[in-house]
Amino acid sequence: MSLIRVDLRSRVPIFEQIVNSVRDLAIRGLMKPDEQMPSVRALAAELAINPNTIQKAYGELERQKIIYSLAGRGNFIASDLTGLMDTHRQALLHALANDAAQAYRHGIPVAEIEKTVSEAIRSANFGEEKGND
Amino acid sequence: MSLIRVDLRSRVPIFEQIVNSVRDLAIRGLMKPDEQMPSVRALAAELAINPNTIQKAYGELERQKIIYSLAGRGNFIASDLTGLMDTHRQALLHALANDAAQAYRHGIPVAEIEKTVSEAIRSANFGEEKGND
DNA sequence: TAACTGTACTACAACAAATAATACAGACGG
DNA sequence: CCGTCTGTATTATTTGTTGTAGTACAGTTA
Repeated sequence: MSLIRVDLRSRVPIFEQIVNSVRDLAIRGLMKPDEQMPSVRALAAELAINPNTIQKAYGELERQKIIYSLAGRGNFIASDLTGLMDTHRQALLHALANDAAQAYRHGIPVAEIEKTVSEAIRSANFGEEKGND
Repeated sequence: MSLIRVDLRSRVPIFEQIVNSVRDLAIRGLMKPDEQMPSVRALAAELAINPNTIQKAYGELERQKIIYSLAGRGNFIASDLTGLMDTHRQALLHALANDAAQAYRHGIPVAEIEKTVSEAIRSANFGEEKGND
């Protein structure tokens, strides 16, 4: 059973949910480089959706170099995810800067902005305290 | 000419773009309480889209209490926007906390997170230095 | 050879968004 | 009162995207 999940009621297309889900799993290290993906037909059966939808998602993941495919063998997580990790790191910092700037422009005091950030970090710390490997 | 803009190529529905645009203008103070909105037909003509789409957007804005309508007179920005402002303030802080926590979990050092925030605030300062009223 | 794997293609169904065309009622100014 | 603006409501139609269905073909592996 794979970690990939979709919400049929969401207005985000299913194939895109799969793309986002796999990207997220790769970034979080829950799917390792060169690890084999579920086959198109197997994942389609598990999620109870059409194989073509999975194929579309895998095609997009390959285009984004998050997975690679070997004809007749299967699809695999990319061997080198450093580019993906760097992009994600940049995106995170960009979003953070954006939110901070917007909060400031909205008149929220700098002290409150900084307090929000430090408390969020403290909470994140508790959440990750244990349970790795 | 109104400040409301839409992007026909976006995958966000037009009526929703209008809702978001008006909400944003109200939050940023570019549309004042009790200010009259462009009429359904006038805005439809200006944006070159169907009046029904505008009507749908205005209906949703009224449902969200961002505007009110007077039969035969027109649509107007709500007199009291404090609820909207509070909600927005909360949403901003929530997004900020979320991004900070995610950055931390991703392994970005606390120092870098804090530096990103303070520099974003400094930049926002320059952008708002003058030009009010 | 059989049973997997990925890939490609066409046709069709389903749904949401947007359009089109009306119709009706309140407000306002002459 | 009349004409014209305003919002509101209704129904039908078109359009585009998403997803489904079915089929076919090629590479890999045992």
